[in-house]
Amino acid sequence: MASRHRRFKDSIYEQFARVGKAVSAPKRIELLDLLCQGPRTVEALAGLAGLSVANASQHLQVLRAARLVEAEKKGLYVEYRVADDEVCRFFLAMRGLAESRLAEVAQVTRAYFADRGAMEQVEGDELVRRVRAGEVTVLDVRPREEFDAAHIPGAISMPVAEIEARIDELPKRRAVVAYCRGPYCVMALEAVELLRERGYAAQRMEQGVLEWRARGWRVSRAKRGAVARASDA
Amino acid sequence: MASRHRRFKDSIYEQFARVGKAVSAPKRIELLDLLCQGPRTVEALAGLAGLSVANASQHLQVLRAARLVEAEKKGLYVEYRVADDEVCRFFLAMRGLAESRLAEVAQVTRAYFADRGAMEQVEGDELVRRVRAGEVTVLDVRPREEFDAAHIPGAISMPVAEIEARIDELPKRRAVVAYCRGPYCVMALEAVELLRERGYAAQRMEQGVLEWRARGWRVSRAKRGAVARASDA
DNA sequence: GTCTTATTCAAGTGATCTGTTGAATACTCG
DNA sequence: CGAGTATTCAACAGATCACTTGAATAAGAC
Repeated sequence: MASRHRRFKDSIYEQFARVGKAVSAPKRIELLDLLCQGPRTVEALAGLAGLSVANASQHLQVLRAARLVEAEKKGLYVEYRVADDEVCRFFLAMRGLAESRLAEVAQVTRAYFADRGAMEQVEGDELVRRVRAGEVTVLDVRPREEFDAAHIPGAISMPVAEIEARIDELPKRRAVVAYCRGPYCVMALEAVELLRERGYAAQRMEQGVLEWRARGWRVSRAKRGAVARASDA
Repeated sequence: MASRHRRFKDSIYEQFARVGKAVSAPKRIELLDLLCQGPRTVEALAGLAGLSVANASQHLQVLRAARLVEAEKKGLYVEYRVADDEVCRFFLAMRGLAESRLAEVAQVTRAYFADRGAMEQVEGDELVRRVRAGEVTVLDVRPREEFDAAHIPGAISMPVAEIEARIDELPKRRAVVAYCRGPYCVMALEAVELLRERGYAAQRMEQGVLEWRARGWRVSRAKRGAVARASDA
């Protein structure tokens, strides 16, 4: 009867470990991070994470076996999405733990950002306040699908590749704040560089949509039709 | 230069995966769970988790390499402890995710508890209210070291093995609420069975110290001397 | 100094995991 | 129906992992 107790414990912790195993491979974490930005097809995810399609598919099936993501067949494509908001919160918790416990995270990040000449680190909270107050032009520089899935209210979708062509849409007199997927994403950095070259007062906001929502703030979504159109682009 | 970006991403996710890898083995999660109850020696942890000492030591070193736990040499023993409260919060987040996403958790638990004749499931919040209001006698039935490390304010330490001998310390007229390590621990169940046989109105509270603290409520700790005494018992 | 005890180390085994490759499946479109 | 495409499956190589065993280390006790 004591061994029955052991078996119970073993099966409980085995279940918990399903979640742990799912996030024990770097590439799966990357996929999960991407999926927290919005639903994606296998091919898109494979491209973004630098994986072969077959490999990405396998990783996604591991995540699905742990019920962290769901797959839905959409015509010729299979769209994967995070199974629940709680999964994103868990991802943030894990990332936060890694940030606070593993000095290597800050070290690697600082090294990379310094090499790119981006040592700014403005007072982040003041930036967020200005964004919330609507005092600045807010640019969402992620791919349009991700903007459609969720974006900061009032933000304009302008993927990095489009900035050059569409820069005239932005009033010169207003400061611009660009954001992307979060603190480890550099798309907003590129955007800021470009905007500054053109004479704009531009700054990068570290927070992405995920961090925004984690604070309990509302996000906007595109209309249904727009999402559908975006996902087969 | 694009590959430089890839290398940066890879090293960031590799860091995040250190945390994931640490919690990808069931036995390591069990050790982490135990450590969230309080500091322990290698031998004690090995015994509680059903591991050989050498194996437990190896798992603990993996957890330490991920900076989730810390080791401190105390004379002949090595005491392991959780490196930070954030680690406990992360453990709770992972457990919560497993509970909400994996039906197997509830299923396995229900099966085991039903077999033990414990299908009660009283209104948990009402029980917690009565505990907070001091309306009941609260019994901490975990090993004394864990009580010393942290316990619910007002609780009496009475490990399951001691209950028979010390049952007279409990006033018969007052209802008794027993708790242990949390929802998957059965020590409080055994205590409740024993107490009911002796004519007490006894109930099990699912929440343990960890869940109590997660709600932002205070816990009590034993004096320094008492902790030291307990850890070499 | 020698004995005892807690912990760690080192080496080995079987299992599991990641990523590759090429074929199979399932769906759309003409 | 047949062609084309996105995804999955199956089989494999190499690496890593969990656990065991027996020896080594380090501290306290006599």
